[in-house]
Amino acid sequence: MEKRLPNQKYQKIIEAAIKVFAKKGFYNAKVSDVAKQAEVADGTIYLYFKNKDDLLISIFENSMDDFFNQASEELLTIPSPKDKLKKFMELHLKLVQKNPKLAVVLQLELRSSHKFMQEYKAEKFFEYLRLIEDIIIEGQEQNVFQNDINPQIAKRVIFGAIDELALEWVLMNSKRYSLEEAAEQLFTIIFSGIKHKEEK
Amino acid sequence: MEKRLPNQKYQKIIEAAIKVFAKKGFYNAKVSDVAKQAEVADGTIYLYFKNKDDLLISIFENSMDDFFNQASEELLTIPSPKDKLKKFMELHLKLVQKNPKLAVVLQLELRSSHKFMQEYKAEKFFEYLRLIEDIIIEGQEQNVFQNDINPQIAKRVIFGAIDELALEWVLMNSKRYSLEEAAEQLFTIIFSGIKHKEEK
Amino acid sequence: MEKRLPNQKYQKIIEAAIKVFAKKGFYNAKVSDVAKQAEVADGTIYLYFKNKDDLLISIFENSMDDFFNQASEELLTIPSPKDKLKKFMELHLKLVQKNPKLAVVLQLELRSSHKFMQEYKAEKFFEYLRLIEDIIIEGQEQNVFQNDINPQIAKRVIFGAIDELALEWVLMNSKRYSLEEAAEQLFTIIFSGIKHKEEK
Amino acid sequence: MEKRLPNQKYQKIIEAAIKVFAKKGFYNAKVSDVAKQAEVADGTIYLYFKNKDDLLISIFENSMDDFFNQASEELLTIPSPKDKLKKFMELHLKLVQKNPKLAVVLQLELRSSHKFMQEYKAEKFFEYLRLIEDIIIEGQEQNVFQNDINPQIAKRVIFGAIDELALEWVLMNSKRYSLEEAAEQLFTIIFSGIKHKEEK
DNA sequence: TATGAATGAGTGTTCATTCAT
DNA sequence: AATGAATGAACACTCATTCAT
Repeated sequence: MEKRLPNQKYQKIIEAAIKVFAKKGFYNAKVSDVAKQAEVADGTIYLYFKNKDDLLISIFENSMDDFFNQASEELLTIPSPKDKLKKFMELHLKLVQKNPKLAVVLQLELRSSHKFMQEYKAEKFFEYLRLIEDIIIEGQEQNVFQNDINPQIAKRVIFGAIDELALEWVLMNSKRYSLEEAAEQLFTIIFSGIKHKEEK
Repeated sequence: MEKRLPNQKYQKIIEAAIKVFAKKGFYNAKVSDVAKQAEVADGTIYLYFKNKDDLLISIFENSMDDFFNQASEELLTIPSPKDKLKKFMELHLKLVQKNPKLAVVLQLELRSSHKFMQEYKAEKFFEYLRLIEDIIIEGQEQNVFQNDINPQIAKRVIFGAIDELALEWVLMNSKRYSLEEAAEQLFTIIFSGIKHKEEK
Repeated sequence: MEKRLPNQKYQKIIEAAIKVFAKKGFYNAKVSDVAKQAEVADGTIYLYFKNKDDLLISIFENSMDDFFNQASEELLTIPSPKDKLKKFMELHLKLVQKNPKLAVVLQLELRSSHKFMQEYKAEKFFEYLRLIEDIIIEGQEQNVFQNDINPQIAKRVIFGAIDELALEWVLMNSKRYSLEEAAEQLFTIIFSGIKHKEEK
Repeated sequence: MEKRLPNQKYQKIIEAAIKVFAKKGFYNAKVSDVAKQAEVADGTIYLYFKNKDDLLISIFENSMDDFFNQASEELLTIPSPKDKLKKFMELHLKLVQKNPKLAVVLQLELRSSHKFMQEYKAEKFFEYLRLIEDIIIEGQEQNVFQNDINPQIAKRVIFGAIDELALEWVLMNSKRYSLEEAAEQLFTIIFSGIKHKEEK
């Protein structure tokens, strides 16, 4: 049951699961579908994952780890909270662009997995939110962001907005706008608001 | 199979389904759980709903209709797009406050129902989004909202933000902040942005 | 539960049941299908029949009664056993021609109804067979039929042959031959055999 | 789903199904009854058969194949059409004697399976009938059988007679006569008819 | 490690039957 | 008598998981 991460088959199964879950949905996907996609026997999956739920959780944890590794590195070098926030949005959306199927799984399937939302405490998700929170607090300390903004609420607003844009882009096959434009607009709205500049 | 809407049992089953789906999740809930909760026989459910999926879809359509009825009415009387937007946010969040279980079902269970997202075209959801879009466009025409904001993107940003706040509030049992505060903050962020007022 | 035979609805239901059972098969037909075909409510059927099985048994008994009534009358007037046998075959096949759906039900559905073959003793069916047996015995007594023919076996041979011809004719929509020709040939085979006349 | 014929479990399930269907009837038999009889798990049946109907169809096809194999071989060595016909009758009845439960299933259950009679074209059954037809035609060509006998009708007469005798023998537990006697009598009737030899 | 045949618990759905009206 | 909404027992079939090889 030990997850030897740098294992060929482990990765193959994870990738197969992302593909299958994205296509059919977690509950409608069969373990044997994943096995077939991964070109392994059904039983092999249970050598690497405790059960079907564990497969979903592992997808989440793996991808969050990847995101943290990349995000921490890239954000560290940026001094300005404003630029950091922008970068953060871009990072998330680029990831979605790079792996849309993963995005679908994380956004649609994971959330309705009650095992995930309730039993498993989703610590990694809170870590993710804390990244946003930290940027906001830093910005407030530097008088770049409004002080009467509640960072608890703001981080959810920002996360919700990114998440929804990503979901639409993925499901609509990005016909309406590019993710670059989305990131640009998103940042503008969150940073400056939608109010007209001359408005008193 | 015709859904006689003003039917006692139909409503009873819908309400039972919301409760059960919210608690156990759509896929983990048994039809017989819903029947027990509604105090009807298993078979009775199939007199009013085609199948388990139809139950979920009906919950969605019913609640969207309710929302539209209330929202259209309340928004009509408000002249200012700015106030309209604020009102819209409050309406959504108040609904969530009034029926948190429904909110859970709509946000978590419905989205992962592939039947819903793919086959059924979610027209009612797009109508919902159009409400936001119309407010934004109206605001831009009146020079209250920025003209370089893309309404397509903005409506998703706003919806995503509302949705996420609502979800957190429901799942966290509203320990951190009131929905009134959330609505206030949300509007501020979207309207004025998070940037510090003195910032050049 | 009393079967008031000369009842309008009773007959309507019987006829509807024949139609529906012939089309869908007894086990695949729903009581509600029969009700719809008979233009009565589902529950009404249970005012005239104990249950679904009883409906099938009643079809059988009714039609056998009809056959007996007609057969006894027509056969009585015929003195020659040879002519009687021929007449008997014609009577059966004509009935099939007149009501093919009934024939299908009696031949296909009834037989696999274990309730019918085992619990209910099919007395009426044995009566039917006895009609044939009586003709054979009478023929043997008059030295018209061979004496070393076992009437027990012969009656089954004759019944089986009639039955099979009838079934083919009904299922094949009588494309190959007329029932008149079938009756003619059947009688020839049974009476004279298939052997060549000159054969020693 | 491929039927690996020489498979232990496949055969075990087929035999169990024959036993169970013969006893309870196809529609009243549960798949789990068959599983229990076959000493396998319910699900195992679905590894070898598409569904319950397929089980019935497979019983039919298997047994017809067996019959053809045996019949072709035995009939080939017989030169006289008369003897061939006699042999054919004996073969059929011996098979019934050897496996009465199978006979019950094929005669009672299969026929009322509408799937079988309508969708599935029962090709194997027509092949069976053709065996009889060929014997008759051959007999006519050799002036052993009457030429004015219609082979289409005669084959049905013969099949119906054999079938009915077999069914009675199986259901009555052969109290009245042996199958050997039945075969003898049947052949006599079909070949020579029941008419008295001296009859003019 | 890897396999995949076998398992059997679990459930959506059907439909004969009932009974209040 | 007639209705048809309601019932709930029954069952075919699925599929996550196991384990002998």
